[in-house]
Amino acid sequence: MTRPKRATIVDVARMAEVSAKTVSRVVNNEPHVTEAVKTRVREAMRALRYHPNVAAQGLVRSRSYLIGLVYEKPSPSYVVELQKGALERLHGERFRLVVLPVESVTEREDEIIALLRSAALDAVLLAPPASDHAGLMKELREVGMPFARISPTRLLGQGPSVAMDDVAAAQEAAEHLVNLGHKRIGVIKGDPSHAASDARLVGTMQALAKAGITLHPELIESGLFTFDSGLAAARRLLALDPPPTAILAQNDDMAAAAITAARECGLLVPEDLSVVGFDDSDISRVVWPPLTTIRQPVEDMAYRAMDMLLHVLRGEPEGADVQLGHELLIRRSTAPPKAGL
Amino acid sequence: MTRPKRATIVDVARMAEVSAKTVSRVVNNEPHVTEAVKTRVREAMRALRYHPNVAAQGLVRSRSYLIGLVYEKPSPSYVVELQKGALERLHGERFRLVVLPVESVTEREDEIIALLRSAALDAVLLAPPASDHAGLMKELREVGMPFARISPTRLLGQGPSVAMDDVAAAQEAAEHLVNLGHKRIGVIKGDPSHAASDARLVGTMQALAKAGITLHPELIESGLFTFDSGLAAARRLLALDPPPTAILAQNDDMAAAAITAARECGLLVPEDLSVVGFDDSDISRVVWPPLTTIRQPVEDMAYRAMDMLLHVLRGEPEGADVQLGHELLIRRSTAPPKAGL
DNA sequence: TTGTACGCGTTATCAG
DNA sequence: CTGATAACGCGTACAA
Repeated sequence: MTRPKRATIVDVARMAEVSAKTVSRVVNNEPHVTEAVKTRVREAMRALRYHPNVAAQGLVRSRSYLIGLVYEKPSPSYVVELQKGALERLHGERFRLVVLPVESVTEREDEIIALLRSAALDAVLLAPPASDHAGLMKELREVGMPFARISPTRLLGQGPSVAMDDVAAAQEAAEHLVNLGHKRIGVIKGDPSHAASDARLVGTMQALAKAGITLHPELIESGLFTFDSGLAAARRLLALDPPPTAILAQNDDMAAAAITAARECGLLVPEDLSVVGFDDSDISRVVWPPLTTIRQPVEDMAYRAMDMLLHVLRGEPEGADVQLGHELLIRRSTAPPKAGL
Repeated sequence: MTRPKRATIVDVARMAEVSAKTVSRVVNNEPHVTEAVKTRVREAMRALRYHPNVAAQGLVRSRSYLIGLVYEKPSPSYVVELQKGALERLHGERFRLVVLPVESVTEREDEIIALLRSAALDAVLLAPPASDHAGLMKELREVGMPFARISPTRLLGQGPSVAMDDVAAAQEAAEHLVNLGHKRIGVIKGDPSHAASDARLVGTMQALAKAGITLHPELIESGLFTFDSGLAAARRLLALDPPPTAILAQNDDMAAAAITAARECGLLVPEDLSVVGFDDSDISRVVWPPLTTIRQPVEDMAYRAMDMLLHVLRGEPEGADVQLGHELLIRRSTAPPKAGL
């Protein structure tokens, strides 16, 4: 347990025969240092395996060099992509990423704020549905903690954000089904607390309306973005008379569940039932048949959002909100409806 | 951008009309403070929304209150469970979790060490395969950074660890197939750099040997724990003449791939081919048919490992290594082989 | 039971 | 271009 004490800036200064401040200048790439001195200092740093003490830096600069990532237990692949993108941008920076999954953003805003304050974060990245939570953002502004929003769907302009166009994406997915000839299309909505659920429904309805198809309320079922909730919703849809010839699920987990539900009813996918997902998560390639789905560039979004956050932390002006493109991936879970229907 | 300056311990002291040291005592629950004073201080803290400055605390105590989690891009569900368990244990503690996915532990030990040092971690949790990396552990000991190991398979006793019995688990899975009547069983190994791959192979061979079955080398294929690698491996196995009647994949992602490969060959699962996975990840319930698999208590393991780490950080003696139980979950991907074979 | 002086490692300020 | 000195917010050692 003899924790070997780390070399400090003073040790380096002594070895390089300069003052501590000069070492500090070298460490922070400040100007006004001779090349000769610079190299001497650098050698001493290497010899002593010197690493600046982040706590001390943080103390004087009142920075923790910690950035939080707030999200709410969505699917594992979503979380991992989120983290990947955020970390990718952080590579080479001094900041570290602290993960902060919360049970429910609504669980008590002030508790979350207390969490953020006690964690001494410099800034936070807000993933849905936290990114749509007005109260949370208000509190963050009050305590002066910068944030960036990933996939917000409402209250735009309340902070830098990166998103995709959920309405357009859902519209595209629905059009794909319409073009295949489907007329009776079931929808499995996502978690109502995620505003994306509504946006996607709107897009779907727009596409159907444009094709002159009315979406009966009975064809709209609600899920929670989980496999199990999707399974229940799909069963209800398939019990209708007549059942839909296609189901548009608002994420891949629920779409996978729809396939399972179809199998329970003895229906073949895509022959008897077409299924469309959303997200292009791992699951979409693992199920059979592989899902037609919308690719949502989660990793890119997290990367860009983190980038915006770093800009803000450097005191640079906030850039404009960013919208990233989506993509309809047509795989094998969709086909024209059977002739007779 | 007017970052409101946070209240300090001095502000609280002034308001409560005591010295800063007394406030410090209250904050840290030290003895020798009157109840009356205590409550007065607590009120002041609340009024000022005081939170101790972690950087300052860390500076004097030479602690960062940061714990790292090192892992190497395994399946998303594994990562998420790992994080969940670790965070669960951290709930209510002052420590925060910093995620540190690395490309490859072997990529250069010293780079990883540099990463850990510059991140100023108090301790690290090592997930496989980092948990089996002798060089890394040696370096960690040298710089005096405590660590705990999750699922190590060799070099036991080199540091506190939590594991399951991979050999026994694989044995159990293989016995299940043997009991169903399978004699020609294919194996898809995991990433060779994960020692668990070998352990699981050993268990499999032991079970087969006990049943008097020899495992021909052609029946052993290697994958990388990913769906795609599993797909390639399964295709090779199914191209054998005769093909195996069962496939034992060393994780669920590869097992799911085996199901897909079977479908490509026009084989039904489990009628024509039984498939067993490993991990009980989300995927196992999402594919069709749901996978017979081994439940690996990843979340519990992470929880326990974090617990051990906290003990070490408190200076308490290291507890004994922990071994957690596994469980064979029989679902619908396994059945007796067809009579004719 | 409570308070005072000092130091943790770093950077900002301002002199040299 | 370089260095001395004073903070940053808190805990430790020692007094009172």
